[in-house]
Amino acid sequence: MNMPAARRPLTVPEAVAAGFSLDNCPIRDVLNRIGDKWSMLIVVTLGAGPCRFSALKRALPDISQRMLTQTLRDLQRDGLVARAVFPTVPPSVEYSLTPLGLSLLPPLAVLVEWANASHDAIRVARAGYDAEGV
Amino acid sequence: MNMPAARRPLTVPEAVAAGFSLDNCPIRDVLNRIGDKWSMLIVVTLGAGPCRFSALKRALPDISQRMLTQTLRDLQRDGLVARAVFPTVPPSVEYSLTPLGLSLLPPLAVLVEWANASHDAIRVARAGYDAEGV
DNA sequence: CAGCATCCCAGTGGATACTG
DNA sequence: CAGTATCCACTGGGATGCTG
Repeated sequence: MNMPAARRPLTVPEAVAAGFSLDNCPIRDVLNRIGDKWSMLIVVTLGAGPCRFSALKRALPDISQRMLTQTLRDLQRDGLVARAVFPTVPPSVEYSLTPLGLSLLPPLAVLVEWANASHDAIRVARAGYDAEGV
Repeated sequence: MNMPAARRPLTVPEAVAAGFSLDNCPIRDVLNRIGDKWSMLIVVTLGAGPCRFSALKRALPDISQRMLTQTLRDLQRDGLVARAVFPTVPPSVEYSLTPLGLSLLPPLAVLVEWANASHDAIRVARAGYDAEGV
């Protein structure tokens, strides 16, 4: 007998075929977060271990504290990052990945590998495309 | 002797540690494309097979032709999508994935699986976070 | 059919200054 | 230290209308 298709993770074509191309879908949701400028950089940075606010700011040299705070809040809201406040003076706050956040690292690593492996090809393609335009 | 680390694909922490957090890096580049609203949807749609412009528009119900054209051009520029013009009357244009574009499908599928598997957890986390705010 | 051109709005993200 | 508050510029992206 065939398994009920809806109970296992959808493959890419299946997801599209099933009408998940709109924003009712997990993929869009996840892609939005992955796509923003800082989320994944923060996730991989925290992947190396828990980190305090100021340490994160140092690790991400060109992020503004506004975006750091905001992105951290978003990640926390999505359950990817945990925030621990130690009521010392001055206050210290430590951020870390939750189990859910940790589980994102492997898929992300796959993507990063592809990015590294394909970057040269992409640059060549761009150069060729742009050259034609002249 | 130890291998020169720079010659193999970087892992996520390595990439960050190596100072690739800025925009000199492949990852940013790829994440930008992945993050935009339509690129990946088009890629997975073309993953099912070559497709004409109007067919793509039908497959992606809520995309505007402006964004379809533009995203297609970007993907073509990056060497992920090929554009074949058949000089018939009226003209027909077929889009398809290049080998490079095809090679992106598996990494993407991994991410989609994660998205499907984690979506519920994310929704729960959000609900919990938002509830506290009350 | 497969686009390009134009206009316009909303959201994203940067800079800066201030606070518990 | 770890934020919040304001202001502002840029651009992604939608709507519409025209063309080879």
